[in-house]
Amino acid sequence: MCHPQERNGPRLWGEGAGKGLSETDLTESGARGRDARAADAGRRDPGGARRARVTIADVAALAGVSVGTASKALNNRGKLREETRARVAEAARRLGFRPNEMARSLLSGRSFTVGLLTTDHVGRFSLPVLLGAEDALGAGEISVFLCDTRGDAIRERHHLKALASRRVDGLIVAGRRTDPRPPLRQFLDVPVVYAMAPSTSEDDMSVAPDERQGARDAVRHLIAAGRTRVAHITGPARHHSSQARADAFREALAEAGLEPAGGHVLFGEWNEPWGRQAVQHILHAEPRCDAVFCGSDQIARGAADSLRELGKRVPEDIALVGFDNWDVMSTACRPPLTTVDMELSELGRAAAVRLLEAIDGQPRPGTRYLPCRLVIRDSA
Amino acid sequence: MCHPQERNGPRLWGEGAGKGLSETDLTESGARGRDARAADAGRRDPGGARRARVTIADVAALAGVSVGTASKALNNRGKLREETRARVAEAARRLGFRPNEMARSLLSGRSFTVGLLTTDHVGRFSLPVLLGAEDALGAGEISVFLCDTRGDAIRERHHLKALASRRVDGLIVAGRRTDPRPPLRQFLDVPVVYAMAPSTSEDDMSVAPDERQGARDAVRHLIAAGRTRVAHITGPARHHSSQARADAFREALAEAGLEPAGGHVLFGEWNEPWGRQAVQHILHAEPRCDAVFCGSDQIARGAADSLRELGKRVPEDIALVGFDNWDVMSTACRPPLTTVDMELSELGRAAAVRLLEAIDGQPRPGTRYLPCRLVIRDSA
DNA sequence: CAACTGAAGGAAAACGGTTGCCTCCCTCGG
DNA sequence: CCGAGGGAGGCAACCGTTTTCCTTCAGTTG
Repeated sequence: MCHPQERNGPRLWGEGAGKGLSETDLTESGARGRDARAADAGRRDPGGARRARVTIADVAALAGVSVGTASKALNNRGKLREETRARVAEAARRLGFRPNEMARSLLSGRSFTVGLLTTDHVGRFSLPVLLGAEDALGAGEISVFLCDTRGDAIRERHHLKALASRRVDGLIVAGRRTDPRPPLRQFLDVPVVYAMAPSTSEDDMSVAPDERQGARDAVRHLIAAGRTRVAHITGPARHHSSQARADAFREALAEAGLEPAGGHVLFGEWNEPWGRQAVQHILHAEPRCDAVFCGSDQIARGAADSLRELGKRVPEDIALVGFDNWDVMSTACRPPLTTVDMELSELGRAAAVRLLEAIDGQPRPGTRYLPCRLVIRDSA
Repeated sequence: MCHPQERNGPRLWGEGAGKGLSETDLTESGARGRDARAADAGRRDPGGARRARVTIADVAALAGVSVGTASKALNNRGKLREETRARVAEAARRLGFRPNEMARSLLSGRSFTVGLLTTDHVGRFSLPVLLGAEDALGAGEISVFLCDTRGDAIRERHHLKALASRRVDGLIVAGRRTDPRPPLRQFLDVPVVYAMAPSTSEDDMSVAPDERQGARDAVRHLIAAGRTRVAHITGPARHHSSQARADAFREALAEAGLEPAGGHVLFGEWNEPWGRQAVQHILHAEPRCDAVFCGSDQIARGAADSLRELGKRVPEDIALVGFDNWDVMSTACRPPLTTVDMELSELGRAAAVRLLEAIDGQPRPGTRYLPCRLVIRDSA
């Protein structure tokens, strides 16, 4: 708004202190030379990388004010003349000053960092969650420590200790699967949000995809299209995802007065060979089967390949729905797959939001289920 | 100005088998803050959140020594009686003391953190690099800030500022492709290592996969198996990867006195439809073709599907080699693919090692190419 | 001219560690 | 009895900020 017409300014600033200070002086090593201790003490500097970070003292000197005043000027605190604020701001700009976040944290008690911990493995499912969380946190000026445990308890312990030392303000624990998991032992006293794999304790905060709703929508879609003999091929029976989706499958069928084609759900693996194999089972058990809901896009793709080879047309003869919306499968499939998207980035974002609330002192315990979205393509 | 916020579905790295994670006891410290000092020391505590982190002063008080002595005891410095050291150690253990890493950094001038910056997008290729780097750095007690730019210059700038404020000791810049990239504007004065996408400046430190060697090995493998009419299907001609692999393909053939089957390399897309389509081209142009080297596993898989549908047997009639060793493609392919692995985790690890060296003052500028490994399965 | 009032900005105490230097105090040799 | 020497541990400075209080000074009032 008001620009004091200080065009010639710089040289005139600071009476003694700032005299002769130029940008190069500061960026090289001049600014710190006043301290003899630095020369002989630690700060070893063998490789020539000049560590001469500019501090607020440099800014203050160049602006000809005290450190405290410089701080106030930069943070819009205290009572200062507008002209002074501008002078400090200009000095900071010229020196490329960035406040040392660690020093501020020391004082404020908050580090504005959080940890992102994977319990088993960063993979296809946890990565989008991590990235969604990272995005939401970054927007809030919070930086993120990435900790990949690779499913190793030693690594997990190592990372938790490191995070405690770094005084993170919170922690997001992301799983690869949706099976509920026992809570982390309360080791660092900061809020924790479990993403993807919810904590078994309702006292914790968790976010997970609503797989039931996703599966239900998929099956309803098939029924709405007039399919009446719908089969379900899915992953291992021990996985929570398999069970949740299978339950919803049965419920949605029952809702319409239908029975699973072939009599029961086929549990197996998440991969293509199982999809190929299971399709043959089904066509044998129920030749009139007109739709297959698959627990994963990989299974669905295997099924599609097998159906094509058996001379069945998709979707004309048999409709096919997958799960995951993993583009490399669902779009490469022939025909492109109708499938359920768990919106994992949103999941990560939601986890971040809940964590921020908790850090702000408004925790909302319990598990929250986020909606899945049916993506309609050509297979159903 | 316009932010292409299109988050299209994840195209991610496949997952391997995960080991079971056993939850172990992470806290041996039952005690926190039962120390009288914390109570009377003025520790203002507005608004509930009890910030009673245990500090070295608490440890010192409990052990009955001064703060300086406590520090020496815990760090094995100075001259102290063994009994004193033990007493301090015991006090620290009982209180669950973890030194505040930010406070130490302030003094040491090193933060023991590095930034991991993606320039375009975290995906199938950059993720293993990031994780490899994270692993190597974590072992060196260095924590990692994850910064995903999503290919957005605004986000990149934002992250670089944040990293500067956090005083990272170094930076790893990971790309999604291997096309050389202009160096980052020297904006924070710490060592930078470019991984995957090398910097165009030889003054910078870069690590990249030796795609030429990988492609050469693949082609030599085909030739050694007696194949003489070898075609090459690969990605877009504008991609560095396509060019490097195609060059090596031509060289390896020439070495053996052979010509590319069909006369020239087929540039197209990295995906399956292109693989399917290109195979038909090739068989038309050179019906006696007996091997195809594909620039990616996706292309190879498309090629395999197409060949099967055309009645050609792999590898009997036509041998097939892919590139990337992307397990979800290479093992689901029928038959399983012989392919080139770029060893991206190793790449990340190597980047981390070079960064650590540079931080230690021993930078080794230039681009280093890491070997690729031919993985032999059934298709060639 | 003295006292009062704000405005502007300086001095110093935190924050939580580390470390160089100093001071005790004990032992030993002369 | 005196001084040297060394072991053990305390003191205080320091890292880079923020924030609270204090000082200074100009302007105003009686």
